[in-house]
Amino acid sequence: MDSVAVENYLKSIWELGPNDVATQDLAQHLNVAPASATKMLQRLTARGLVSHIPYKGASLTPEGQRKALSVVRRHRLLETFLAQTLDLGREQLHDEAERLEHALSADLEDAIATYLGNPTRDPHGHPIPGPDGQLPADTDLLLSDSPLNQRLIIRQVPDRNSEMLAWLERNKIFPDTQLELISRDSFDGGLTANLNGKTVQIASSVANEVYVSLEDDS
Amino acid sequence: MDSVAVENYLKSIWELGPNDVATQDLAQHLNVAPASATKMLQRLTARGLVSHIPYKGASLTPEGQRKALSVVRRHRLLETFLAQTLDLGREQLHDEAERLEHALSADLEDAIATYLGNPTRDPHGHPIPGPDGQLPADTDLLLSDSPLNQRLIIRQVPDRNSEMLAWLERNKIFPDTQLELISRDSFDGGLTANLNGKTVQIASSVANEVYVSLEDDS
DNA sequence: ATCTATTTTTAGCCAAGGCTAAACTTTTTA
DNA sequence: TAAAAAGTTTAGCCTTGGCTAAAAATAGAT
Repeated sequence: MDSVAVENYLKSIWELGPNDVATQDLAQHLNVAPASATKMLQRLTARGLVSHIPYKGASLTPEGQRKALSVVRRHRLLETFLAQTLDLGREQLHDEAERLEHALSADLEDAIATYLGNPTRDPHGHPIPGPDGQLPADTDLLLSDSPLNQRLIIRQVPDRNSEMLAWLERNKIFPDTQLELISRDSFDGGLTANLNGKTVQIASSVANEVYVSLEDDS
Repeated sequence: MDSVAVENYLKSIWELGPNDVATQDLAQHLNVAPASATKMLQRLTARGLVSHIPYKGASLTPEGQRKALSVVRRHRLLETFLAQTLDLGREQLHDEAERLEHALSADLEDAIATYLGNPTRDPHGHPIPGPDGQLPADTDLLLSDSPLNQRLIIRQVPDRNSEMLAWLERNKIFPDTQLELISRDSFDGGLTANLNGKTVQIASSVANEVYVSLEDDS
């Protein structure tokens, strides 16, 4: 069994990947000192889960990737399960799932997936990897890169930035919401959008974390 | 925050308590070497959670007891929650809760308790400590000590012995079942009971783990 | 192309929580 | 009541996963 620390390193490398993940970025993401990350990368490389080229960067081996996606699957299933049964807010979900994901047995994972009807998206719209470690193809478009004057449907919002998530909630921007971009500030990338008749300003930092699709082809 | 190991030691001492818990019993309960238990008892004593008198035994301080009951509360709430939402069998519940209990935040604990309507018993019939660390008074009678020829209602079955639990399930002995004792073997304490018309032999090892009440005064 | 700033790694330290082997108490038995 | 057995603690070791400070490598600026 992998320790909580190992699972978190693998998940973080996956989130920052896929290639040449920098020691410093990884350390920051995990809230540890860079030297700690280096040491763990060496251990994970020795275990065949990571390939780390000194001074260059780290990436997951197929085995490491499989394990990382398993953690992500558990995380997203838990978020979906907690949202459904306990009716928690989208902002609370992440932190709770973050802790529980490491304590979920394969049996319970299966039971939850079955109970939920094998969902393919979590409440933030993130795709849920399959039990085999396959990630469904994701064709969603970054809101920053989306065309103006066209019906868009929100697909994914961030899960770890709870201030941003709270702002999005307040403005009723979450998966399945419709919106249309009206203009884009050519300088800072800020967007003006129409949301159910209301006009909203969306900062580029936000637009860089939100994904949409053009059609309702869930 | 207490580590998983610390929480497990406190819970085990509580389960084996209340007084003079032997190092060996504790070690066995936790599947560690006696020397490891001694060392941990010293650390817990230094932290004010346990009072350990060398060569005599260990017991919980009020602070340690509070923490132990908090773990027990989380465990039993989780068992109840999993039984209710996922419809898991009574035998699976314990192991799952055993892992998850250490990863449950106070917020999620509250949310689950509220969702369940603040239950006072888990699916095995064990009383659930309150959020303040109070254990409801438990007047249930050990089946081994119960009178013959009287309507009894099963109140509590064990949760960690899954073979015994499976036997009880097979014989339809679980909380709220009615039964009546017909005779008691004066030598080995084995019981003969009437369960909905069927006659069942109950070994004394089982009868020592099952609690009943005389009236239906839940 | 060289010097400087940044990033990364190494070296050495620490605490938690395991283990075994040996020493010491306590209890039991003869 | 003394010797043996059982239980407990101490001593010393190990791994994991952190840390800081110093050394080394890479990238950027002049």
